Amino acid sequence: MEENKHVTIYDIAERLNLATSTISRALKDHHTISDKTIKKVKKTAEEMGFVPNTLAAGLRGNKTKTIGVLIPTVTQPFLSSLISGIEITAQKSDYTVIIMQSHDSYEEEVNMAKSLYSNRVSGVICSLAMETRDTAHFHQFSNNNIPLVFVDRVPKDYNTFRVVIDNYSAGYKATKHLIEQGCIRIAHLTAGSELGNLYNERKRGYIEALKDHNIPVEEELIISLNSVTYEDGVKASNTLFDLKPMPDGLFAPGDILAVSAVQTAKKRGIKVPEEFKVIGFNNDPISQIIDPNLSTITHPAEKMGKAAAEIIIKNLKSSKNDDAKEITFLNTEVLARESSSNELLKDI
Amino acid sequence: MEENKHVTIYDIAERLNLATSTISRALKDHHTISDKTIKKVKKTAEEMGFVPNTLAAGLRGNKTKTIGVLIPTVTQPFLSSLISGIEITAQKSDYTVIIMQSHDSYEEEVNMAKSLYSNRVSGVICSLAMETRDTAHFHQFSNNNIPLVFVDRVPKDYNTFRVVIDNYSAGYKATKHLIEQGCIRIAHLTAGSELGNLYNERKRGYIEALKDHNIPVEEELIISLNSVTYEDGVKASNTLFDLKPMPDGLFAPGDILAVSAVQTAKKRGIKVPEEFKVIGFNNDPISQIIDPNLSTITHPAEKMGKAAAEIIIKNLKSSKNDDAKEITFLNTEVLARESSSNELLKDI
DNA sequence: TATTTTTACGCAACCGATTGCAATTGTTGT
DNA sequence: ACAACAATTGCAATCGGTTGCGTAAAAATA
Repeated sequence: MEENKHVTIYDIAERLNLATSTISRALKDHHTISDKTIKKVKKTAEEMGFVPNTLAAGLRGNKTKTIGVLIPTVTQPFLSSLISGIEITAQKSDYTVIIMQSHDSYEEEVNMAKSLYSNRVSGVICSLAMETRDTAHFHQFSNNNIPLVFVDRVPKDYNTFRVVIDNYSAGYKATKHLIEQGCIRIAHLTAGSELGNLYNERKRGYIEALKDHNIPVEEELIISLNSVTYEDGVKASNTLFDLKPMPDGLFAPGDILAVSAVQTAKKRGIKVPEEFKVIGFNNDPISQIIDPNLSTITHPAEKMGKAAAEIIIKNLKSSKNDDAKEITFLNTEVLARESSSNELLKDI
Repeated sequence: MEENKHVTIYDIAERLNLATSTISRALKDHHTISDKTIKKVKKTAEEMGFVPNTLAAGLRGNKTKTIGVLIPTVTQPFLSSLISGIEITAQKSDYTVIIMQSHDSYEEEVNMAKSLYSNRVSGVICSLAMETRDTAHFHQFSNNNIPLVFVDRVPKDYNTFRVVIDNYSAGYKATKHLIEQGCIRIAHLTAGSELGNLYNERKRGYIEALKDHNIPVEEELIISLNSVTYEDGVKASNTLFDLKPMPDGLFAPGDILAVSAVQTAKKRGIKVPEEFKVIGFNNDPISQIIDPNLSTITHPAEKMGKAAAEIIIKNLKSSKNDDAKEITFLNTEVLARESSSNELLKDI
């Protein structure tokens, strides 16, 4: 048992007095191999503890049954759910998933893209880093017919598959919900990003909703953040609460920000939702834990992951170089919970 | 640009009228190659868009500079921080990390272990699935001299590297903290798991702390959960709150459980920490967001990840088959926050 | 029984980088 | 000018499956 060398098909071939080609075929139920031989080979392989060397197979066939996932981080609930969805689908078709984190750094994204290519992944699913401004590092995939799917934070000028939600309409829905709950002075947080324009889209929805309901768009109510963090959220919230008159609602394009606003409000003695209603985005786990429960917009992370993986696998099967790189839009919904409710007012 | 074939060292060799061996050596600054040639080769490689084929190198050298990480899920804050630590260290030494999730299923763990082996990872870092009762599927690594490091949820009878915290002493510290805050009837939640004995250890610390302070250990205050989820936490909390006399403190071996207890208490009008003090475990992000802030035990996830990766890399470098598989213990601390404070009592 | 068709399996090249050893060129000493 | 040696580069095998093509044996058909 000590210092075993890997068992190869050569070892099996020798033991059974067969050619390696026969072993190889038998192991994958090739039709030209007799059932008797297949059984014999499989049994012996099992006995000898044979484990196929993926590298050899991948090198020869130039395909690895591996999906590379390149995302900013695995710690965000949305992204870990995305991974979950990818994995579930991948596993069904016997694909391996390899995950790399760009940490929202352009440089790292470039390196990891090269690394994925170097590892000859069969397909790539990517959500862009915040920093990323150009996408040249993805050409290596496109040029070599390796299916590439962008998810959520996607470039708008790249001819490849995309799986997204309609951020504009989600922003519109969120804002409209607040209006319907009686808000007339609704604030909004946003963040700048050229390529992943999802915050801009949400903001566009926010503005349109206001306009459609004849509510003036006030610049002081729209705060642009450097980073979507709890700390920046607190800062922005305080700025908002210092305004007079104070806003009576907030559409935060992320639950972390929404939570920071709720907490800040509480600290300042501002009652949520009575004096200040909040709706977030993503339906992160925390939205159900915080008090009051956070109204939010669903973001179908797992579904998006599944969809992206399915696109890759389907594309790999048909292997026809379709030029039709469709964009998949998934649905979002308003999840009305306590933080935006006007029911409480009646009770009191 | 259409339908490029991968550029190989053969292409470079042909272009420069050199042998592939020269190219290969030049690309990694081999001392037998002249500076002039090295420069020329690197320049041409760059121009031609050469990306080394990891598969070929891995196949030939039977090593891949890849660390396989096999964990229950990426969605738990502790585990995603662990990954983060692993990646930071791995990247410094130019290792690639491939992550697989067992979803706490034994069967999946077995499959993914095989998959990692099949991919010829250079080393493996694993935190066991809840379900796992035997570790035979890790022999393939041990037998083939592939460094294996268990982290956090580790088997106790496996001669390999382990990176853990001292769960016993952490449990002791947590309980002692509550006692010092004035609690005299401290409840505890726990979960069963044969291999990953960390909950048992924490419980052992809890019991010892009580004994050392002459507090009777009451069975009704110790609730064993099937799963460490918010829902099960709520159920258990309600059971505890129905007791008379009610416990005045809780040591929950996880922040999710602690949060569920806090929320349940609030719902029932029980004041935290005045009537009921809580300390959790892990220092998850939510512990700082919930109101009142949650006292907890730090769990140095990122450090553990770094330590584990360092062990792998160091071991791979020296490549001497040390039989000394040390266990690394990392430190934990009590993080006293609002949920266990007795300061508030004085204020009121 | 002779011939065609199936069935089952073997041969050998191939994927791309690595590396021990041989070969070539250049340099130094006498 | 020539041996001795160092500096460079080339040759060819190797890692372990995969696959097109060829062939022998068994079965079907004439």
